[in-house]
Formats: sequence, structure tokens, C-alpha cells
Amino acid sequence: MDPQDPAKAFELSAFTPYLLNLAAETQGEAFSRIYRERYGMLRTEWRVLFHLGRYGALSARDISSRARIHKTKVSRAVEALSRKRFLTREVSEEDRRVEILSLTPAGYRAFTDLSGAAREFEAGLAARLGAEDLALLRRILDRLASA
Amino acid sequence: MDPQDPAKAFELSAFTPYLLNLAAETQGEAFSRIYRERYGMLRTEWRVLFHLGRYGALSARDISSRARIHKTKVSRAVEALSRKRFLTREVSEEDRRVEILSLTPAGYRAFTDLSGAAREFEAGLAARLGAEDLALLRRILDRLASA
DNA sequence: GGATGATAGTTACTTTTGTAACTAACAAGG
DNA sequence: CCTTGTTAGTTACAAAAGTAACTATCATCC
Repeated sequence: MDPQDPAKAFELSAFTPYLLNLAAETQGEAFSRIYRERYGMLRTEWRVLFHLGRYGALSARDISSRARIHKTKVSRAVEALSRKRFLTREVSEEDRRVEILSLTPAGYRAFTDLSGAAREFEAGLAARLGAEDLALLRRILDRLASA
Repeated sequence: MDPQDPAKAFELSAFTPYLLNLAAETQGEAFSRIYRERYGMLRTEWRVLFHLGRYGALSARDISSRARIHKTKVSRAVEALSRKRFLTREVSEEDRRVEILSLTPAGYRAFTDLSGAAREFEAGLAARLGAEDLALLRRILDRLASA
């Protein structure tokens, strides 16, 4: 089949979902190198670690709803972080189905380290794009993420 | 461990790679419903189909480099599209390692249909975000995708 | 024209993710 | 209390993606 008439041709490189995906992959890969190489973590593990470091003890369900991560992914990330001795689990007194997750000192150190790395990463983006464009980008992404 | 001092706390919701990923997932999921439900395609298949529809006959290698998709993913997508009778493969005369891929009429119809759907999708985004913000978004994403 | 190295594409193997079913615990109504 | 329905979390199974090794072909250069 011959290519489509260029006049009415649709450009994939101007299709926003495609661009979003490319940008997310490129940037996500760049940052993932850090937590992967330093702590052998996967993305979901980094996010779970982050939520516990940022907000204190939470249940898996809390993390799942706050971070918009499916509960099976959370379950596996918790298991992995627990094996790494980055968090401890304790059955809740009020509801024995619930496990309260807390970072260990080692987990908290990893959190602090990675938070710093994330801040630097973000500063690098600000330097590249300019603070205004970056702020605008985040504002738009935030709208796109919710719909 | 207690949560970090809020004053110096790092917000994941203001971390660009995270926002990029959320937005890409949300929007990608919304559009993928279309090619998944209409043609049972995966994302890589849609991209391969698109490249063949847009640019005419190409080799798997061409698609791989143009679309930035790893060759094993292209190989599997080509296999799937071939099973669906959306493309044909023909060994090149000049180089018998190369297969020239071309859309069948059915493949081309799917391409035309999905291109239209993509255009509509993009128009919906323009309506939601405003044409200027969308254009700016695409410009920024383009820069982020390349580094 | 045979050895060496590169390239196109596939296959095998492993890791990760998605989906569904499951267990255990709770809650509420009769 | 005992049924019915719901929720927290895990596990089992299937689909998808990543990595590495492989086959076949080509190109070069001695």
C-alpha cells in the first residue's frame, strides 16, 4: 500500500500520547538508573519507599490509593523492600487484616538519599527547560494525569 | 520512622518524571482502548501499523530506528500484524536478510480509521487544554524525549 | 575466495506486569 | 451467633517486555 496523501497525513510525532510516552520513558529511564544502581530497586519500590518516607507509617492500601498503584504491585514492592530490610510490617491492632508499614533507618537513609537525587534531577530539568516552562509543564501534566 | 520534616520535604507530585509517567499512562490508556477494542492491537502494533501507513513499505529495521522501538518488539508486532492479515512481508531482492513490509488493504483501512481516531483524540486534548498550551506542551515534550 | 566482522531478524530465557481467584478478617442485619 | 457482603492483602496464572544468544546473509580485505 502506498503512503497516505501527505496533505492529510497524520504525524505520530505530533500526537500527544506518543510524545508523552517518549518523554516519560526517556526521563523515567534516566532517573531509574539512580535507584536501580544504588539500591537495586524497581520503580514501584521507589514510589512505595517515597510515600513511607514522606508520609510516615502507612498501610499497603493507603499507599495503593495515594500513589495510584495497583495493590498487587504494592504487595510485591513491599515484599521486595522488606527483603532489603528497608521496611518493617506490623499487624494493626484495630484491624488484623491491615499491616502497618514503616521504614527502617536504612530505608529512611535510602529515602533521604533518593529524595536528594530527585531534587537534583528536577533542578537539572529546570536548568534545561527554564523554570517557567517547567512549571507550566507540570501544571499541564497534572491536568492530563487526572482525566 | 517518622515522616520527613515538611519544610524540606520533597513532593512526588511535583516530580516531573512521575508526572510524565502518570500523564502518559492516563492518556495512553485512554487511546489504547480504541485500537485494542477495534482491532485487538497492542501499542507496538499500532505504532508499526502507523509507520507503514504513513511512510509506505519499510523494513523492520527502518521501523525500529524511526519509531525507536527495539527490534524484538518490532519483530513480535510484525508477526502479530501479519497474523491479522494487516501486512505482508517480502524478502528484498538487494539484501535477502531484509524483509519489506507493506500494509494490506485491510491494514490500510485500519490505519486510516485509527489515524482519524487519533486526530479526534488530539482535538479533544486541544479543546481541554487550549491550543496554545497543547502546542507548548508538545514542544516541551519533544525536547524531553530527545535527551 | 576464505576468514573476519557486521547486520536483519528470530528465538529462548528471564523478569515484570496484569488479571483473577483466593484467604483471612471485619461489619451488619436478622 | 450465623449468614451475607465487603475489604486487606497474597498467590497463581497468563500476557508482555527486556536481554542475550542464535541463524542467515552480506561486506570487506587480505
